[in-house]
Amino acid sequence: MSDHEQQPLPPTPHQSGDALPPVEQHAQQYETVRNAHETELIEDYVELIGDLLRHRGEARAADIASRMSVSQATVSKMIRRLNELGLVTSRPYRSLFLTQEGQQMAETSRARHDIVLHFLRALGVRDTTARIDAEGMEHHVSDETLAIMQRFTEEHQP
Amino acid sequence: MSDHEQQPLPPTPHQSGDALPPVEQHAQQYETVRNAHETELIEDYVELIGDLLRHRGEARAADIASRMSVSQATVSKMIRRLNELGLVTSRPYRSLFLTQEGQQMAETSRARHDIVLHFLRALGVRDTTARIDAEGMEHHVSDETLAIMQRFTEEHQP
DNA sequence: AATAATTGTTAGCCTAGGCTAAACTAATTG
DNA sequence: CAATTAGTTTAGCCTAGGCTAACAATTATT
Ligand SMILES: [Mn+2]
Ligand SMILES: [Mn+2]
Ligand SMILES: [Mn+2]
Ligand SMILES: [Mn+2]
Repeated sequence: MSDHEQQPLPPTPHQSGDALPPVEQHAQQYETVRNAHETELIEDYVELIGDLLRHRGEARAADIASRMSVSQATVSKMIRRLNELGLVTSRPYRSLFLTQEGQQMAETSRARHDIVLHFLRALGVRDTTARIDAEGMEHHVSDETLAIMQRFTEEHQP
Repeated sequence: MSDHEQQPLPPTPHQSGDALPPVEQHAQQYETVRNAHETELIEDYVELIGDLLRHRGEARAADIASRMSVSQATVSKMIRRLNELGLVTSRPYRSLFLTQEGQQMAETSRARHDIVLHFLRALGVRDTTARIDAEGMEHHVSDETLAIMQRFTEEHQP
């Protein structure tokens, strides 16, 4: 074996732009992301159900499965959860419906999603790409940033 | 029981801006997000280890735990995974190091993270908020959007 | 009406990513 | 140098979110 083991180097000073944030602030970043991940999928389901109801008049589990590209078993399990959370009502072989709370969440999520999508398009991102990016980004955009995005979009294409 | 059950309504025409995308495209959106989620945490770890090495000269498990606000057990388990993936080398009670592949990933992730962060600041988002949003957004920004963000930042603050 | 196709549910399996508690190792300090 | 403190690992538990396979119920076709 070699005699000289890998040694910690003296810190290279500001080779990249920013310094490390203070520990508490840094921790806050990751915590916020973890919290977003907890509600992300729920929001996507509720939002999609709302969209299907609005555009198609009904929201079937099979539609969700194909539009999300997951198995029907996965959707079935998730619907049970949404039910327990009081967000949807469902009966077998019937369309899903949103509860009051579910409708509220659907509207909020849809509004947020749209702001991010329209912002990306206003920035000059192609539609297909903008849709893909918005689907993930929407869950990680603060209200502050959202407001700025909205203003930007209004100013850059009326 | 009531006689009139909840009925699917005729689709309200374009009450919100956009129509539903075609099924395959829609599915692609969610698939891309799921894929991003698979690598997200790995990237955050590797990036953080790189940052700690660069700024502090060493990266200890305990630092990661406090900066990420997770338990040391969680970090220990993740380090084993990073090891198996060939991204880090570690010996008990010694600093972590990145393999070649790990360094590559750290640089790529850091560059992407910085572009998103600087873009948000250039947009007018406050620093603390920008850092929180960037931590989540970075994993959901396509190369196309990333390039546009970078250009925007260069043009809006030299 | 019988059969076929579609739709939905359930059971059981898997991985990722958290946690606590307990044990062990290393470093610090009285 | 002994004792305490700090760092690390392991074991075991949990939930979320995927999957397949088998079965059940509804709807569509002939
Ligand atoms: Mn959405
Ligand atoms: Mn989404
Ligand atoms: Mn990052
Ligand atoms: Mn991140």
